[in-house]
Amino acid sequence: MARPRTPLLSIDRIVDEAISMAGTTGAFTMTELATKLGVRQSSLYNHVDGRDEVLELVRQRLHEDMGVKVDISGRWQDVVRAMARAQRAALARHPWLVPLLATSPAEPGGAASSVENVATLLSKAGFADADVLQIIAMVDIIIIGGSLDLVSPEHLYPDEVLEGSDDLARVVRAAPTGVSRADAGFEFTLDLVITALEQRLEHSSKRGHSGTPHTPEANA
Amino acid sequence: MARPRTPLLSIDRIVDEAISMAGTTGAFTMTELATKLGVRQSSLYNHVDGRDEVLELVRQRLHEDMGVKVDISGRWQDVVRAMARAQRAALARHPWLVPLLATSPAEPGGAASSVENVATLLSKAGFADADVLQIIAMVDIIIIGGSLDLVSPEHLYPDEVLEGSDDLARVVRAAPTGVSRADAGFEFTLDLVITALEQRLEHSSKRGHSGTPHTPEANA
DNA sequence: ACCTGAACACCGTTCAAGT
DNA sequence: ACCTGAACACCGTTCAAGT
Repeated sequence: MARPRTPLLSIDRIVDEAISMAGTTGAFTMTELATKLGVRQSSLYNHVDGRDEVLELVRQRLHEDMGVKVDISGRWQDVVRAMARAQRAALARHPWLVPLLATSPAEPGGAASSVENVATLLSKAGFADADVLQIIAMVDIIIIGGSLDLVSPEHLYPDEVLEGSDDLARVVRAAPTGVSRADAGFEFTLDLVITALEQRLEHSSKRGHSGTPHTPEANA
Repeated sequence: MARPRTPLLSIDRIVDEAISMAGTTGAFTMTELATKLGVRQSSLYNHVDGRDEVLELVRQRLHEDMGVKVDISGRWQDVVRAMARAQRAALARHPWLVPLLATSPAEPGGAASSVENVATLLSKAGFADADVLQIIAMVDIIIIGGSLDLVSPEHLYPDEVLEGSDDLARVVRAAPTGVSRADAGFEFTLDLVITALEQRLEHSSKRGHSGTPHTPEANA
């Protein structure tokens, strides 16, 4: 039982298992990982440098998964909406890994390539250079924030708030909870933002060309 | 050296130290914690049930810190903007704890109380009940997403992207990086969203009964 | 009540041994 | 090249002992 004729392990198998473990519980140990793979812990080190590398590989895999193919032939509004939804859905499959992903750079070929397409599209749509990156940053913020929301506990607000008689209590009681609440918040934000972008585009095209339109307030 | 006449430890000291450790490195161990506090590991268990409880206490403390006092006497636009900025700033002080915080419910007296005030304000401003909670959810999404952005590495996009000649590359090269980039994205999003909300309010008040414009004094 | 030191189980990692 | 078993350092937790 020393070296098998065909390897029992592969990097892919290790990463697959790590994702399915960390994606549900939010944690994984080399011991569990080995056990699940029907192997001793020390075997893992023939394929991987250590726990940190496993984590790094998981991160890379997730990033690839976010390089969703979006049809960029449509209106920019639809493309942005579709990409945001797709990426959030990809994150939502492994909510516990969102923090991991959010704190690491975009990989070329993964999420970064979707971003390139969108950048082109937004430029062609007439958005100013200065706006394009910020729009992308904004969509990222919404995707990340909207995904983390999915990790929130079912009851976002404690019971005491619900029992109150003020505006928040009334409003909260009338709203959905859990995943559908998170979905609603995400979609609401997406709608609002896209509408706002449409208007920003109208304004700037009316006024001639680019610049940074109305932002009331500049506090120095 | 058994029991000292005045306790060496207190829950507060433990939590303080845990925050300063986890807030910078993103991790803490009971061993380090004890060492930093000039005490043996086992001593910690006289004050705290275990590592998990320390984490829970950290979470609670952070939540309290987010119960920022905002002056709610101004325009709802200014209040929302001020609260969003203040909460993001509070999170930014311990960026590594954002994921922890984002995945736990709001505590009464902490962030929840700020939210109550804002809910009242938005209701009075004329927003529909159905909108109020979603607006709050949206602001949360932006705060959380905008805070996590601060944990991102300095270079959000890999070098290969920067070297390209396409729209993204041009646009990225022209933009700030690091914290100021994150700040810019956050402020851009906040501006856009508040502008959009103003317009939403105008529309609905035009369509609805002609009263309750967005003056701070309006009563329901 | 509150600190210590010894003890235990568990985890990550290394490495010689085996094929 | 790739798996195993033994070994080590480290961490979280428990507990009897001391005041």
